[in-house]
Amino acid sequence: MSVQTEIPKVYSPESIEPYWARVWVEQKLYRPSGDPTRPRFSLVIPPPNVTGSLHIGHMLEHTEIDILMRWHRMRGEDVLWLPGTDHASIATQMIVEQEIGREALPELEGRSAALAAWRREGQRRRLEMGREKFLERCWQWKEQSGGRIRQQMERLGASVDWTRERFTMDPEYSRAVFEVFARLYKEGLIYRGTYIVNWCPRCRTAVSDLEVGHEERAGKLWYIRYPFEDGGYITVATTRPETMLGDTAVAVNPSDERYRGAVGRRLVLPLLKRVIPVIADEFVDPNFGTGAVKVTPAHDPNDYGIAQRHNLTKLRVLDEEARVTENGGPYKGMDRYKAREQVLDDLRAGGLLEKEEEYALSIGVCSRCKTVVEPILSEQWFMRMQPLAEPAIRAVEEGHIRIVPENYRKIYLDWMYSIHDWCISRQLWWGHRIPVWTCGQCGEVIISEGPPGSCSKCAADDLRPETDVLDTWFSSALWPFATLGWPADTDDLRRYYPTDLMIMGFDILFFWGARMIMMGLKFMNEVPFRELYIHALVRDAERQKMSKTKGNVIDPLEVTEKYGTDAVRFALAISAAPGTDIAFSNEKIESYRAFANKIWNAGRFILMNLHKLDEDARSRVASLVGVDSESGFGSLPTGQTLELANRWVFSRLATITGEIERALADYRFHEAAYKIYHFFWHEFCDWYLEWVKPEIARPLGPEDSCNAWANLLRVFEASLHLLHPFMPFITEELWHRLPNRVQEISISLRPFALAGLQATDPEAEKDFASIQSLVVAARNAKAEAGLQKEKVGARVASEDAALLQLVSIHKETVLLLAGLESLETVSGRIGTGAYVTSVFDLQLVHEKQVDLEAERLRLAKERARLEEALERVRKQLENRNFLARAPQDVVRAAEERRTELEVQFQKVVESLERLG
RNA sequence: GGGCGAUUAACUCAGCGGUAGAGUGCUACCUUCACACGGUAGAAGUCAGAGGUUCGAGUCCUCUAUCGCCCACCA
Repeated sequence: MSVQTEIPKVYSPESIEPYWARVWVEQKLYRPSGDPTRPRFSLVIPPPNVTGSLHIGHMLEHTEIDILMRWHRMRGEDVLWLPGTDHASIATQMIVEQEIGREALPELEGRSAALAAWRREGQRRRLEMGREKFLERCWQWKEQSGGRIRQQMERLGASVDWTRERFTMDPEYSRAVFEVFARLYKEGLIYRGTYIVNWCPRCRTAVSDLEVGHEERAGKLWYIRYPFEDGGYITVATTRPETMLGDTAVAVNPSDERYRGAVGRRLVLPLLKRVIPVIADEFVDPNFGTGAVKVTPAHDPNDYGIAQRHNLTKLRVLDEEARVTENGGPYKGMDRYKAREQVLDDLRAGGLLEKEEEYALSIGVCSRCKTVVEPILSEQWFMRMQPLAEPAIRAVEEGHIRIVPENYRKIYLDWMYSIHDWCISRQLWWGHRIPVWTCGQCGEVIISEGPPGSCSKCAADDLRPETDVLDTWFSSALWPFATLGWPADTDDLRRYYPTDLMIMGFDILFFWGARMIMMGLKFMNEVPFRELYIHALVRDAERQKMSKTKGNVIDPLEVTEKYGTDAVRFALAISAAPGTDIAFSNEKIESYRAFANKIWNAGRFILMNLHKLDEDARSRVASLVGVDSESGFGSLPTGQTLELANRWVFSRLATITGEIERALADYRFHEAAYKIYHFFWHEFCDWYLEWVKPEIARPLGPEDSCNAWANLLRVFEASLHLLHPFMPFITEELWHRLPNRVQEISISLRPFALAGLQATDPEAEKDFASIQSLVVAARNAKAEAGLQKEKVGARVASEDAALLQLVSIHKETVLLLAGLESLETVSGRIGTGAYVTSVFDLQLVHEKQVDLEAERLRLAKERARLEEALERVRKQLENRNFLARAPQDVVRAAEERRTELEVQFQKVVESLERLG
């Protein structure tokens, strides 16, 4: 059996990732310990909607969360990540309708037309099949979609506690929803009333202000004459002539001289011949249009306000599907746009249309279906927000919740300052039914979780249930405490509330984030989370938003299968700079698949050589590395004199461990990922592994210390630990292949940082850098001389005796890394043809003719560069203000730099002169 | 109408007060026994423009230009 066949050369994630994903779930690895002696860290997932499967944005969100969860867990904290899903009332209902429609009309072609047709047909069939049957279909859909979401999360490696999975329509959760509704109603914070709401004629439900998007559209401003009863006319300007059918007044500004005599007079509304008054109201802007406004109280929020002040009739002229009602007389039954055309035609015919102007207007559209919403007077349920907002504002202002990045704090506060009441009822079926019955006899409103037998006031049994459901965000606002068992006083609630962190996209900050804060403070008397991190949006390579219609979506399942979860996770993490959207592409993922492959091969190399050792040597190495499963993977070696490469690598490890922890604490995922990437590839692989190669390639005798091997394994294992939160699968796999780790449970339960790792070793870093620069110079000189593949000898000269000694000590390593066959050290300088740096001259010894011209070119360029740099630093040092005001260490650094540059410059000049 | 963000190498992006960075791509060389999803070396940037603050500015301030996003009840 050869190790080479056992460990494939190319890493294939598909052969290990599903395995570990399953193991982690089956072993219930990520249930929190509940250990009260440990700090706890809790987070509830932003529950994905059960509308389908997860998209790449979820994957980013879950990757970020998982990185933090794994990191905290490895730090020994009692970590809870609670998973679950949201019923997503309106979104799911639409999808299910669409599905039903698709079944009925399967043969349609053309995506958007088909969607529209399916939805129409689905809605029709929903009404046909009735509430109960439709809800059955919704539950079926929920099971399917929820299962798919769970599968995807498992495949992603999300380290959640599945035993605590929740759904917003679970019976226990629904109890919490009822409880909240009942309490808020009792306190008068929920009320029923008839107001102007945003109505989507397609979805046939009211929607909240947040669910309305604004779009710029080219429109027209029409000037219409309204004749006075007793002669003359007044001209009003409107963008919506069809609403004149519902006009009950015309308003002007009280200070408007032009209309002084008009106020109080009566007009005859064109077309319908209704008599309406001219009234004066401060709201009217005399500078807009004609300064006279038609007032349609039932279909415009401003007009509604005017109507309230003046006690005007509120006449509804558009129905639930935006067709004209019987109040519209001859226009009854017409669609709103058809009615507009007809009204304009009739006005024109009557000579009442004075003129029309082009006008850009901002129009409200339903964020679900893009249908233009209609402001309609309608009876709905509302929540009073201001009393709830006040503590939520304070919580953020006083820092009980930290919002990151900080600019979202201001956005949050601005929105909260001007919050208005929330329309919480929806004319939908899928969701939490509003728990209210109204007595048909006495009108008593009864709040009850189930059907009450009879009226609590008059004992009548004519009780009419509320058929509306609650806005989906009503229930999700309770998520952080309802998932932990509220209203019961559970252990989970006591231990894990308030949660430590919430991560979400900016798009739901108001929908969800703000409302969770308000509800948490209201019902728990404590914030729902201590920090709120707003993550970026994932866009395509051209920075376009991903959308199915544009066809530029990256499907997480697809790329995961193609490149491996680890690669996708890493690509997301390293792109996730706070506050900046992510331009994502397959190429990006490919480069981190290469990284995974690099890690794999480093492991393969180490393991292959380890297995080449004889049994005895291997077990001695193993015993040095240790088995300790509690504090884990060993600790820094003690009691041995470390060789330079080890001092250096442990020093670097200490540095980046600190840097990564600091970056993660600040949600700088990109920085943390980059640090470990760079360390692993360009320090550990490029330098350390190359350096120790000869040592580990040789067989060990009984008298060998095995320290080199043990140290290599320590560093490699420590690197895997640092990598684990980012790339859980490959690290888990490789780690289990290390000696003594086969029987262990999981790397994810081990400490993040190597024990005892704290001090850095500047001297080792400096010496190592010197050797590095010599090696690079030699490679460089060889490349320039066109001797890359040849083994040549070299002479290195320096005035620094310590440096020469260092070089002598590590001569073998330098020969190996630089590809030299011999190296001679010389005190002083070397003549013509040397490769010159600030600390040494390097000369290659070879037969080949030196290309003097190329060398002259290189040196001339170098001289120019040095001259420029020198000029800059000299100028700086000549500046008295700089010397006086800059910090001492900056001045000292500049001085050192000047000296260094001067030496370098001098050498280059001399070398150039020698070349002639 | 308010507010926010972006503008850095061919592309995608980091850096946010002290000598311009990465990944990809490109050029040359290398299939040397961990890795060609690799190695070595290299070319490539008046950090959008104009002012200002500072000893010193991609980095802070102001304005301008272009692009993008969010919020908003002016018919």
